[in-house]
Amino acid sequence: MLTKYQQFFTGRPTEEIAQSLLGKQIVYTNSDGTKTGGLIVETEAYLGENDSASHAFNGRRTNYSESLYGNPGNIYIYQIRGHYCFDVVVQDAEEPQGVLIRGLEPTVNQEQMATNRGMNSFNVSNGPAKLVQALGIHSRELDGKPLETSPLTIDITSGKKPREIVTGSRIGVNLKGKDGRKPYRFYVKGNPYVSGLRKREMNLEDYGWEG
DNA sequence: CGGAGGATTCTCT
DNA sequence: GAGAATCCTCCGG
Repeated sequence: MLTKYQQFFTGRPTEEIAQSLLGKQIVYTNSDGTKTGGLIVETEAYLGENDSASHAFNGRRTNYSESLYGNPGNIYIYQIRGHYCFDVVVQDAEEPQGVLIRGLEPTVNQEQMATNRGMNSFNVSNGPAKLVQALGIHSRELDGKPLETSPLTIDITSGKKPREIVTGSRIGVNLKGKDGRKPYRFYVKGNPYVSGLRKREMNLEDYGWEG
């Protein structure tokens, strides 16, 4: 039996879930009670066993990526080249799919996030490993835990709406793979916290939100 | 400003 | 021992 919260992360295509997460707020409560957080501005969909870029491609299932086979709305934290990244697990336990969070517009305790990163430009959280570090996460402690009841949360009941969503191919995946160029990357057009954005592509007026 | 190359840490084969 | 859903610095123009 799934909670209402978990149902947000299943029952529709992962690409759709990835887009619906744009504008939702992440809040992390550190062990000392300090909060950090921001609005999701960039996501990528990973479609599991049939997706050549997925950690679960061809049914690959290891102890390390076991969390992908968990309940929708769970946390998957993995390390790549010495950096931690954060996925939301979607679909059900038989479908090891996930949404990678790649960009965050700081809204909660921005000073602390800049301190965590040792810088204060858009580089604070315009990348999957950067935003995890900015939030103050530096272990896999929360890997496999449900967002709904962990110190790392996503508020799915409020948030902002992107004026326009840009779709493109995923970053950092093997382009020679079968799905290397599939359009599974989504971001808020113009938002300066999107990874790898050219300066002329940034909208410094309203960051690309509706209203 | 943009591209290239090196640093870095862990896991599985 | 290779390879990975990355980041940063250092160059050249």
